[in-house]
Amino acid sequence: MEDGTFKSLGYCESTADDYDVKQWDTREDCEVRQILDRVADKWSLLVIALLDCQSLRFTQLRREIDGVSQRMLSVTLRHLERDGLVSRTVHPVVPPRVDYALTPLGRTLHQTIKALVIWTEEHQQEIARARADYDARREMMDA
Amino acid sequence: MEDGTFKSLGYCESTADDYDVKQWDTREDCEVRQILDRVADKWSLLVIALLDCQSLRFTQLRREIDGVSQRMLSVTLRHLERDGLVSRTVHPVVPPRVDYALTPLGRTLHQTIKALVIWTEEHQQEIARARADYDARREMMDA
DNA sequence: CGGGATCCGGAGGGATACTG
DNA sequence: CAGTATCCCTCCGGATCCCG
Repeated sequence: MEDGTFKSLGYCESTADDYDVKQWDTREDCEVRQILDRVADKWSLLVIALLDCQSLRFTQLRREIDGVSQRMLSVTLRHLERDGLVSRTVHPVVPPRVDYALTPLGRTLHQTIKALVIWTEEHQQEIARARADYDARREMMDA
Repeated sequence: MEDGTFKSLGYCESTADDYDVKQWDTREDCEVRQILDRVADKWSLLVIALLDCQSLRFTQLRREIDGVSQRMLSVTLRHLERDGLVSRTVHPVVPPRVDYALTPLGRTLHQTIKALVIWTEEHQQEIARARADYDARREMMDA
């Protein structure tokens, strides 16, 4: 809001000669870049995907996400909570019970994450084939 | 296709009691997980986003993506090429000229990546606010 | 210009133990 | 159960050199 620092949605459209190729702010200290780095985290992505329209407890998430350590799950959840994407609800019972769920903001992000997961599922064969082709070609080269 | 290994798009829908929370294959060796890890890479994401509807040379990409080393850009591009998302065109001239562009498959992925970037741009203030709130609350606790 | 090969430091992340 | 704290090590990724 403050100033016009962000070129934002200039995306495609004008291929105006060879004037300037850059279409949005890619500077490393850019806010968008930092958020993207967070979103582009493998664990974050899986957590958000799993919290579709349900809330889950810590251990449930740990079980569902194969390969995540309790440490990384803990760190990831705290990051997501800090970013306002996931809510953390502590139930004052014993043994303790903590529920994680998407916030309204997190739910909007979930839509695009879900699109990503679906894309992956729909194109996994194509990618597997591309990889096989590439590897085969490389092996030809070496021989 | 082969067998019913992938639960795939079972996503939300039935919250059928507490039978089984898992809604898609989250195993670490799962194909989807591996592709997701690739897509969830920060450099991959930026490269795909930048190759919107233009093809770019190595050095152009390097310039546009602030902070990327030539090594990581090189590695990233080779991965994307292997996955069939980016095409690499070598022009037999001197000095050498190599153009990178999205393949048709890459272009389909670009749609959802673009959605992600746009989401980030649209919600950066909300996230910044959430982070500030969280940090403020934490500082209260410590004091 | 467009990379590949090598070296290397530091952070990311695993395993374990402990606490409320 | 739901974490935090500590230790420790891998490997990610930057810097540098070199070649076609």
